[in-house]
Amino acid sequence: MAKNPALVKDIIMQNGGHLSAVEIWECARSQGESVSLATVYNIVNRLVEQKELLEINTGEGPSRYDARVDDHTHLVCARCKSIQDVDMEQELLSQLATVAASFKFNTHMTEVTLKGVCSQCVQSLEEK
Amino acid sequence: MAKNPALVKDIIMQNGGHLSAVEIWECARSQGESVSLATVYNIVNRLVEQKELLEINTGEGPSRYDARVDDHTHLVCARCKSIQDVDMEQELLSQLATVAASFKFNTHMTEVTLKGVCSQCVQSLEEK
DNA sequence: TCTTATATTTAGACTTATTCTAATTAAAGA
DNA sequence: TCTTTAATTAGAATAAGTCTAAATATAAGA
Repeated sequence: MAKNPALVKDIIMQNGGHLSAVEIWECARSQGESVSLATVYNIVNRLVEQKELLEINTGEGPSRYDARVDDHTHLVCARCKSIQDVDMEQELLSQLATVAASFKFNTHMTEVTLKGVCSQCVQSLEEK
Repeated sequence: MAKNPALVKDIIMQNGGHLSAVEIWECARSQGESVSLATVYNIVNRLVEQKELLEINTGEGPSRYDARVDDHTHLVCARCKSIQDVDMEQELLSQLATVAASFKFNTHMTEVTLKGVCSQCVQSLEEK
C-alpha cells in the first residue's frame, strides 16, 4: 500500500462512503494493491484519531468507516444494511449541545442514527 | 435463574441502568442466582426483541442494556465509560422523523448519542 | 403417580471482529 | 554504505457473542 493512507479514503469514497475494514482491504487487493488487513486496521485507526474518517458502529457487524466527517445523521437500514448520510440541521445540533452542557457534559461528538428500513427495501417488500 | 427474566431488569435497574451481559451475569451470581452466561444472553436478547430492554452500543466494549426504553439521549463518557440518560425533546424527535420521511425512510428507532467527558471526569481531570 | 412431550438451561465449541506481537522489510540519516 | 527508525506483515491472541447438542426442568396426559 506504499505510503498512501489517502488511498483508503479514495477507496471508501469510490464505494459509497461507508466501508468496513475488510471491504477496504478486499477492494485494495482487487485493484492490485498489496496490503495486509492489519495495515488496513492500522491506517483506519489512525485516520479516525486524526478525524479524517468517522467510525460508524451500527451494533451489528463490523465497524464501517465514513469518509464524511462533519456532523451528520445516519439512516441505517436493518434489511440491506445500507447507510445513508443526511445533513443535520445546525439548530438540532446546538439544541443537543445545550442539553449536554446543562449536565456539565463536555461533548466531543454527536452521533445521530435512525434505524429502520430504507426506501428501496420498503419498495421491494411491498412488491411481494 | 428460575423462570425470571424480570430479575435481569431488576439487576440492571439496581445498578445504574446500563449493564453489559457479563455484568448482569456477575451480579446475578453474586446474589446467589445460579445462571449461565448463555442464559443471560438468551434473556437479554429476548427482552430487546420485546422492547423491554434497549441495547446500547458505544462502539467500544460490549453491548450494554438499558432498562429505560422510551426515546432518550445517551451521554457516553469516553473516560469512565459511564452512560447517562437524558430526556429527548419530542420536538427534536419529530424533526428527525420528518427528515427521515423526506428520504422515504421508515424509521423504527432513533438513537442519539453524545460522546465526550462527563462532569465527574472533567472535574477529576482539572484537579491534576 | 408415572410417562411422555415440551421448554429451558447449560457448557463448551465456534465465529467474527479486532488487536497484539514479534519478525521482516523499507526508508531515512550520517 | 551502515545504522537507526519507521512501516508492514503474518499469524497468534483476545473479546464478545452465537450456536449446538446434551442435560435438566417443567407441564400435560394417562
